[in-house]
Amino acid sequence: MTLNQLEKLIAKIVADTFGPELDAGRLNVSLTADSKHGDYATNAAMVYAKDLGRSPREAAEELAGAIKAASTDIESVEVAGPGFINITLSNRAVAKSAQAATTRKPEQYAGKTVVAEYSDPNPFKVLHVGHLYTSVVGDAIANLIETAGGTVHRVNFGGDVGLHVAKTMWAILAELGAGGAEALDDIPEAERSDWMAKAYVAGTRAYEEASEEGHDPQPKLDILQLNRIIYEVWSLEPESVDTYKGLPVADIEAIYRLCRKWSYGYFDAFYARIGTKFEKYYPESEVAPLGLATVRKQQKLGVYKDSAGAVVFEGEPYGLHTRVFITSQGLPTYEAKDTGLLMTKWRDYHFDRSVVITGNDIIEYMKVVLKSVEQFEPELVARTVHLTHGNVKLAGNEKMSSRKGNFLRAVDVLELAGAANKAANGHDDERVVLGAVKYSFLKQRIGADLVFIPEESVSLDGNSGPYLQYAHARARSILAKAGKIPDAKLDDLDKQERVLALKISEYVDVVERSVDELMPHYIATYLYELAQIFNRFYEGSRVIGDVREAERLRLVTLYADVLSAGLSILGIEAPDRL
RNA sequence: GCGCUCGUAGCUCAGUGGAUAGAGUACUUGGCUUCGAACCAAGGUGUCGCAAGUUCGAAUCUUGCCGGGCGCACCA
Repeated sequence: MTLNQLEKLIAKIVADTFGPELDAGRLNVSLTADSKHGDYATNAAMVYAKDLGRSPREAAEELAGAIKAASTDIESVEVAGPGFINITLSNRAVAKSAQAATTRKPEQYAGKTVVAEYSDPNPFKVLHVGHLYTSVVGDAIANLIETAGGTVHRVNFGGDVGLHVAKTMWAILAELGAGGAEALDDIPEAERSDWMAKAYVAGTRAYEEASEEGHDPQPKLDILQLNRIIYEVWSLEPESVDTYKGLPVADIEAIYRLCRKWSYGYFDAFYARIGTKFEKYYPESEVAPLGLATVRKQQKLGVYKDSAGAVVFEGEPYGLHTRVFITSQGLPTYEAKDTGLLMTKWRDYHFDRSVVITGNDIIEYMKVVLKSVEQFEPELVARTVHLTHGNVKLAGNEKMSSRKGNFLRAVDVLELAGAANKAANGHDDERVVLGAVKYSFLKQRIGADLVFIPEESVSLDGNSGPYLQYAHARARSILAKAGKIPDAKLDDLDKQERVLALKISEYVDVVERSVDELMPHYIATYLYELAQIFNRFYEGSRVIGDVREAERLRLVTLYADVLSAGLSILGIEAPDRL
C-alpha cells in the first residue's frame, strides 16, 4: 500500500462513514517525519469535524476503527494530538510495496505525443552556463514525460538570422578582410566557437558605440545592411541588395553558411557531451517564412494591426502589452518567428502537448505571442505550456556579463568540475563530472534564479550527484560480491530494513508528483533521502554473511534499481563502479 | 508606473494548511583488520521580509507594505 493508494482508501472510508457529500479534496494523507507517529498520518477527522458538528478526537476515533478494519495491510491505527490519525503498515505490506516500486509505472502521458522544446541556443554565439542549465532542466523534464509513458520529440529553436548574426558577421568580415572565405580554413576546428564568440562581442560593441551620440554611425549602418543581406539568403528580405563594401553578396553568403555550419557542429558536440539528443533543430530561417506569411494573413483578418508602419499584436484587451511582429522594415521579429515555430511544430507533430522550456525573462513575451496565435489556432495554444526557470547568477547575486569578465561558458563549468573530480580521486570520470553538475542544477526547484557556486556544483560530498552515484556503486558492489542473487521473497523486515523498504516504496508516488508538476527536483530530493537511509543501513546492517543475507540482497537490489532509475530520469548515469 | 517572479539558519537550498520548520555547507569531535570512509555518528543555530486577515491550526491561502531580480514597440 502506497501513499496514493492509502489516500484513496481513506477518502472512501470518510465517504462511507460521514457521508459522500464531503469534499474528498480537503483531506490529506502524508508521510510522517519520524517513526514515533507511525508511517502515515491523515488530518481527515480534523478537516471534517466542524462540518459534522463533532469533536475532532471523537470523529478521529470512529475513522480510526474503520481504517483499521479496512485492510489487512494496516498493522495499527492511533489517534494523537488534536485529532491526527496515525497509521502503521504491517511489515508484509511495506515489503510488498517496496517490491512493486520497480514494476509500477506512472502513466499520465501514456499514449500521448509530446513536443519538448528546450536549450534554444543561438548560432554565432557562445554556449554559456545558462545554456547548460536550461539544457539539463529541459532534458530532465523530457525524461519525466517519457517515464510517464509519453512519446517525446525533443526539438531545439535557434536564431540563425537576426541582428546578433549580423553583428557577428560584421566582425568576421572585418577580420577576414580581403582574405574572404578561404581565410576561414586557417582556423582550427577547436578554436572556431571561441573565434566566433569574440566576433560577436566585437560586433555588439561596435554596434553600441556607433549608436551613441557623436560616434561614427557607419558600423551600425553596415550591420543593418548585413542583417538584410542575411535575411535575403533565406528570401525573407523584401528588397534585394547586391554588394556589401564591394564584396559580392554570394561571398558573404558562403562565409555565413560555413560559420552557421560550425555553430551547429559546436552544438552537436556539446549535446553529445552532456548526453542529450535533439530530434530536430528549428533554425529561425526555417520557420520565419511561415511566421511571416501567417502574420500577414491574420493581419488581413484583423488579428494583427498596423502601427507606425510595423505590424503588431495589441495585448492590452487581454491584460498584456503590445508587441511588434513585423518591423517597419518588413523584417520578421522574434515574435513572428516564434509564431512560425508554433505553427511548424503543430504541423509536424500534431501533438497532444507541447512543452516550451525557457528562462522566466520571456514569460510576458510568450503570453503575448500565444494570445495572438490563440486567435486563429486555439487548439494549438490550449495544448501548449510554457515552463520557465530562473537565470543563473554568480554568488552575491551578481549577474554574469561578458564585459565584466565574470562570465562562465558551459565548457568552463564542466572543466571546473572535471578538475575537482580528478583532484579528489586521481582520474577523469566524465560520468561523475556530469553527475555533479546536473544534480546541482536539478536539486533546486525550477522557477527562482539559481546562484551558481562552482565549488558546490562540482562537490562530491553531501547532497550531491556523486554522493548518489557512490551510494549506488556501494550497493552494486555488495551485489557483485554476492554473485548470484537468490530469488528470495521479501516478507518480514527488521527495523533498519523496514526504514529502507518504506522509503523505496515511495518512489513511484514521487515520480508521479514530479510528472504532474513537471518539477524534477522532487526526484532529486527523494533520491538523496533514499541514499542517506541506505548509507545508514549499510553502516548498521551487514548483508553478506548475515542470516538474513537473501532478504537483504533482495532489498539492496530494489534500492539500487530505484536509485538508478531515478538518476536516469535526471539524466545522470549510475555506474556500478566508480 | 504597470506586470511577472522571488524573500526560510552565516552561505546554498528543501518544505503537499497539520504535530518540536528541515538538509547540505562551514566549524568541532568520534568511528576503517568486517560488503567501497566520495561514508556514518554526535554537537546549534531561525522576528520563515513586515503587518493585518481567513482557519481549530499558516512558512504555506488572502490583502497591504518593504526588499531583490526580470519584463514592458520595431533586439533575441
